[in-house]
Amino acid sequence: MGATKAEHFTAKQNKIAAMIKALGHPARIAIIEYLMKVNVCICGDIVNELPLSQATVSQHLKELKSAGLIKGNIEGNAICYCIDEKAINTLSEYLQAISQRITTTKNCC
Amino acid sequence: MGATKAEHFTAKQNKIAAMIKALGHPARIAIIEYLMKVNVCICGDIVNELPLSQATVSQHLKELKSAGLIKGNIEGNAICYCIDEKAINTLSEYLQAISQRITTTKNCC
DNA sequence: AATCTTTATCGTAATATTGCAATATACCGA
DNA sequence: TCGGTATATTGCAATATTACGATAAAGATT
Repeated sequence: MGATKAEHFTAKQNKIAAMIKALGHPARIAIIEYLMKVNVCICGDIVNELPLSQATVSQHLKELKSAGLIKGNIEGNAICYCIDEKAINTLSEYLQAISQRITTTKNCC
Repeated sequence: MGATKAEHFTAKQNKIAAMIKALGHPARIAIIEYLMKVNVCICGDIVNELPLSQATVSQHLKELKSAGLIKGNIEGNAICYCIDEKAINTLSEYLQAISQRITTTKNCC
């Protein structure tokens, strides 16, 4: 035991959970917020922005990328990262749907 | 090593990351979706809805609760769970803010 | 009181994540 | 070509998560 029993859930549930999980770490939140703040694709200086080693940052970027939350374009020597608009929209809409549904018909608690 | 270096990030980043992390598991997504679907506070049958043992479900509920995503009221013998509207709204608004910001001024990629 | 039902907790095994130093890879400019 | 810069990968230790059986706790029912 110990591994998540993904086979018991729907593909959509697993997909959404994977995207959300990728966001669920302060370092990765900080990366996303930085990319949002600078508002352009950023080549290079993400490592300098974070209080973590280069290896660790690289790993976090890899996770964000494999979850589809960011994109990385090779730009000569450096790599240019930016937020994947579509992915963030998917998450945003998912949460909005829940939010709206519970707001319109709350019953107790 | 191994533990998240929470002290290097802002309180807000840690808080948001914790809430998002709590959602980042298919079982917990399934719990939230079920609570949303039935649209009322549910006493009792969450365990029967999930393909996991009672102990495991109880643990997932505990995590959702300690992250503030759900509320649980003791109702005699059983416990009545429902989604915490405020928490979901917080997450929803957080993602919407990112979404809007990157949509209005995308530059490359 | 004895038992049933519902939920929580403990203990434990399996697995995953986090973080970093060291190293590798790959493009760049001199 | 050689060194410099940027990023990725590997290997490892520390820690966290996931899952479940067993058991506990507490109200409900008989």
